[in-house]
Formats: sequence, structure tokens, C-alpha cells
Amino acid sequence: MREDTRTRIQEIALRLFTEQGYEATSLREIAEELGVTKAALYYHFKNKDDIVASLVEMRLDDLEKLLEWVRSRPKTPQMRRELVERYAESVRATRNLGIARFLERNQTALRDHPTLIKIRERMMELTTEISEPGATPADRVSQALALFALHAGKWLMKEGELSDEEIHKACLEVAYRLLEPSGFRASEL
Amino acid sequence: MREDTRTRIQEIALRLFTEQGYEATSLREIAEELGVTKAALYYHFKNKDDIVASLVEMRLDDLEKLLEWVRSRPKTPQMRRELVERYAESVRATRNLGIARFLERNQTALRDHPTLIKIRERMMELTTEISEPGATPADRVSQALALFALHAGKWLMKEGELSDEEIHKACLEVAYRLLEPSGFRASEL
DNA sequence: GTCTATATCGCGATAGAC
DNA sequence: GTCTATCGCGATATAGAC
Repeated sequence: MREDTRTRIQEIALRLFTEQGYEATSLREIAEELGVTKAALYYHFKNKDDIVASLVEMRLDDLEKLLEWVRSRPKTPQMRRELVERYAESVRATRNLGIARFLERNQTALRDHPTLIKIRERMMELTTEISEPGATPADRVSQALALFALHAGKWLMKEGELSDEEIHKACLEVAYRLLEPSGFRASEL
Repeated sequence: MREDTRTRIQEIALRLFTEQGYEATSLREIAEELGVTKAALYYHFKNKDDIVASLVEMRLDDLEKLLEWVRSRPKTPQMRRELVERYAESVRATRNLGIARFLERNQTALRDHPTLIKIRERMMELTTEISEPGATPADRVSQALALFALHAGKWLMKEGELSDEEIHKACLEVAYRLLEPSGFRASEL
């Protein structure tokens, strides 16, 4: 039971866009890997941009669900820790694993893409929800950095020094630390 | 006493490469802003790649000087704090202010550029120097994140909420916190 | 649903006059 | 040091047969 062509185009495009960048990847390359001609791609997607849109809209949906959830809850330290946990899960979900990496790179190339603009807006809203308005500037920067720390581990550490699972656990721990105001620590609670 | 053309090309290219991305910026655009034709650019630089090289080699020099310094010193907490301080200064130096931003974006587009590869290697070496081999995974990720925290503030915080100076001070403070092992805090020293 | 063939464009780069 | 003119290429995208 073979995947349909549309899905295979998305998989190949996502991989090449991530490895080489969006602009550096041509439709010819995608078609070649798929074993068809360029023209065939235009049956499934109306243009190159449309392939990207089909990829990133799933990620936008996830972020908007996360925002909806966070706004239904009171702004407490517990909520912040749970948001970090949920965000980490959503980044690691199979359908988003590759898309998150694709988005990390290609920010500049896709700066005008409507869906990308929305994703950036939603990320800013999430960092607003996670930070305390009355906190010191350092605490605010620290809390805003918490979500991004969950992306950083993968390219921060030397290859093979720590396992994927160790890196994930470590990033989560660092993100929790970044949430805490400088005055006290979780270990003292 | 007017700037020479070569310098003006570098300034315009740096701005456009940063705003739009390297691949999305054509030599035609650069020439148009300068008020000359494409062909004139080829008198000053042998190709598009050469313009980038002329920009990023200054940054590579700075990183290598920083590495040389750090390796001449013992691995102590004081050294780590001083490294963060020096790195922050080097990012803020006028000649590097724009180049650092240009490098943050365009990582993917220039992934094969020889100078960029060296810069990435030097950054990895710096994060190696700044982290303690015996520390826990979380502490290691945290310490590696310290240098990158100095880049994050500019695009992390909402526009106009904090001044540039406040953001810089806050990032520095966050970087210092990331250096500390989770067992104790600087405020207790 | 995929093909061949082609239109159209803009790119990086070069030659040679001035 | 800058110009005009042009080359060669590969890109996105489309038309129409099968």
C-alpha cells in the first residue's frame, strides 16, 4: 500500500529544503528524486510556494492550539512549566520533527511567506504569554529564551557526545531553569 | 572625503544580504543602489562570493583571536565569565554589529562557504572551551547556550519594549546565569 | 496523472570600448 | 573605473498530447 504522490513530494521537498535551503532547491531536483518530470509537480501543487504552504500550515495549527490552551489558563509558574513541556512535545511530534528544523533554517528565505509571518507572530505571542510583565529585563529575556532553548540543543552540542534522548532531557532542564526568576530556584521549593 | 567604492559595495551588500538573504539579493540590486552597472562590481570583486568573503573574514579573525586568548588561560569560572564578556564586546563592536546579524541569517544559504565553515568550527571550539567536561548534560547544554544567548535578545523581545542598552545588559546577565552549574548561584558567592 | 516541448525570465559572469 | 552588449545557463511555469 504505497503512499500517494502528493505526500511523497512533501517528504522529498521537506528534506531538500532543510538540507540545502529553500532557494537552493529546484523543482527539477525534487522531480528527479521522485522519478518524474517537473511538469508533474504542477499537477499536485500550483507552484513552489504552495509546497511550502502545505508543509508549514500543520505547524501553524499546532502553535495556535497551544496559544488557545495557554490563554485558557491563569498565568502561574506551573502554567509556564507546563507550556514548556507541551511545546517540547509538539516540536518532537513526528509530524513536526522535520518541519521545525526546516523552519529554523529558511527564516530569511521565507520572510515574506504569509504562513511564516503568522508562525513568527504566534511565537512572539507565546513568548509574551510565558513572561511576567513585572519581571526584571533579565528575567524577561531569560523566560523568552526558554522556548528557543528547546530548539538549540540539536545544533549546539558536538556530534555523538550525548544521545538524542540525553540532549532532549538536558534542553528541557535548561528551559525550566530559564523560566525561574533569578531570586530563587526550583530545587528550593 | 568620500568613501571609496569598494567600501560602499560592502555596506550595501551587507544590508541587502541581511534584509533579503544572500540568494535573494542579485548583483543588479546592489549595483542599482550604488548607481552603477553590474559590470562595475566585477572590477572591485571577482564574483558574488568574493563580496561575502570580504565581509566575513574580519569576523573570523576576531573569533580566532578570542580562541587564542581563551586557550592561554586556565579553565576557571572566572575565565568563562570573562569569555562571555569579551564575546559580547566583539559582537557589539561597530565593525561586527551588522556582520553578526548577517551570519545569524544566511547560515543555510552559505553552508558551503569556506570561511563560514571555519567560523562555525571556531564557534564550536569556543563552546567546547566554555563547558566543563565533567558537568551534567544539562549544565553542558546551558553553558554552550551562553554565547548564543548574546545573539538572541535582539530578535527575542518585542520591538520598543526595552531599549537596546537594556536588552544588552539583560542578555549579558542571562549568559552569566547560563554559565553557572545548577548547584549554586553567583548571588550566593 | 504524467509526458514533451517551450515560453519567459533573471541570474552570474565576461569581452572589449571608452 | 565604468560602460554597453551579450553569453550561457537554469530557474519557474504553462500548453497541450497521451
